[in-house]
Amino acid sequence: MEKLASSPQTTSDVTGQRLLGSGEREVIVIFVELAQTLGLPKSLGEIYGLLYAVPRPLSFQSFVELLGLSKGSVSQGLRILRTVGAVKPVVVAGDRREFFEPETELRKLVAGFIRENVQPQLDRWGARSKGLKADASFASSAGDAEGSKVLAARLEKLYKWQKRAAVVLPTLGKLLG
Amino acid sequence: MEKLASSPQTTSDVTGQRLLGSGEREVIVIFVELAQTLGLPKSLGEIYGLLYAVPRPLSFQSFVELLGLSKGSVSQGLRILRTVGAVKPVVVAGDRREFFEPETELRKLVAGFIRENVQPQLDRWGARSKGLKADASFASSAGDAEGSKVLAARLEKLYKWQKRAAVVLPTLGKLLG
DNA sequence: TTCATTGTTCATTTTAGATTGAACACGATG
DNA sequence: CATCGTGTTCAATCTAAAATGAACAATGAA
Repeated sequence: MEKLASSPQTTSDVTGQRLLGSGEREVIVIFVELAQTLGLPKSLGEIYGLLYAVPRPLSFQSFVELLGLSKGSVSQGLRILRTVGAVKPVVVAGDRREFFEPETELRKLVAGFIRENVQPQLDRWGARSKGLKADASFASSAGDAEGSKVLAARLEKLYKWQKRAAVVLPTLGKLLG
Repeated sequence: MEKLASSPQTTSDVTGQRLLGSGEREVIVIFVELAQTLGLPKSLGEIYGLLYAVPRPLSFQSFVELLGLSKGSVSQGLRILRTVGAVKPVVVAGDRREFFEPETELRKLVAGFIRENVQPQLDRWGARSKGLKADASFASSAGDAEGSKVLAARLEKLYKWQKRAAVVLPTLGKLLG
C-alpha cells in the first residue's frame, strides 16, 4: 500500500516483506506463533497480525502486497477469519474494494475459535464416548472381572470429561476477556 | 501381544491393526482426534488411546506390535507422554521390560499439557508484548495522532491478554477435573 | 460491448514436521 | 566372551496440510 510505503522505515521489495516496519513485523510474529500453537495456518496469524498492527482498515490487496502472500491464501485466510469473527468487513466510502478491521475483544475471539474449532470436536467426542459406555466391556477384558471393572470406570470417566469440557470451554472466553 | 491375540475378536495381521478389537480401536480414534485438535502427533493419540483402552500395564513392545508403529515413533511418543505426565512407568515383577499405565486424572493431564506446550508460548508472548509496549508507536502510524492512540491501546490490550492468560490457563485443569 | 479491477476456486506444488529404520548403547543371560 | 532382548537416537523419507497461481466469476467503467 502506498500509504504505508511512504512511512520512513520502509522500502520497496519484491517479496513485500520490507514494506513493513520492525514494529509491525514484531506484532505479526506474535500472532503467527499464536496461530501455530492453536494449530492454525501461519498465514492466518500473518493476516490478523498485520491488521492488528495497523490502526486503520486494510484492503484485500494490502495483505497480498505487504505480506507477500498469494491472492489465494489471502482469500482463504480472510474467509476463515470472518467465520471465526476475528475480522470485520468495513465499507470505505467511494471505494468498491472490501476493507477489514480486527475484532479486538478477546472474549469474542475465543468464543469464535471454540465455536468453529472445538465444539465440533466435542460433539464427535460425545457421540463416540456415549456409544462406548453402552458397549460396556469389550474383547481385551473378556473373562477378566477386575479388568472389566477398570475399563468400565475409564469409559465412564471419558464420558464425564466430555460433558465437563462442553460446559467449561464455551465459558472460557468470559474468564479470559 | 499374546494375551490380546488370544481374545475372541482378534486375529493376526502383518500390520498389527487387526490385533485390536473394535472397542479398543474406537477408544484410540477418540484420542487420535483429540491429539490432532491439540496439535499433537497422531501417534501420541494412538499410544495413549491404546493404553487407556486396555485395563492393565502395557510394554514398549506392545505398542509396536498392536499399533504397527516403528520403535522410533513409540520411543519418542512415550518420552513426550512421560514428560507431560500422561503416562506412568510401572515395574512388573520378574520382567525387565518397562511397562506403562495411563494417568487418568484430567486435572493432571491438562496441567501437564499446559506446562509443556502452553506456558513456554505464553512466556515468549509476554516478553515480546512487553517490548512492544515500550516501543510505543511505530512507523506506520507516525504523524497520525489518532492512529497512534489506537495502536497504543491495542498493544496495551495485547499485553493484558497475555497476563490474563498466564493466570487463567494454569487453573484450567481445576475447572475441568 | 470490451476492458480493467476485485476477489474466489481448486488442481498442483511446496513444505513442515511426523514417521521410519538402521546404527547404536546398555544389560542380562548363557 | 558372544548373543539376545530392550530401548534410544537421528538422518532420511514420507505425508498431510498449507501455499500457490492460473482460470474463472462478478461488477463496474469507458
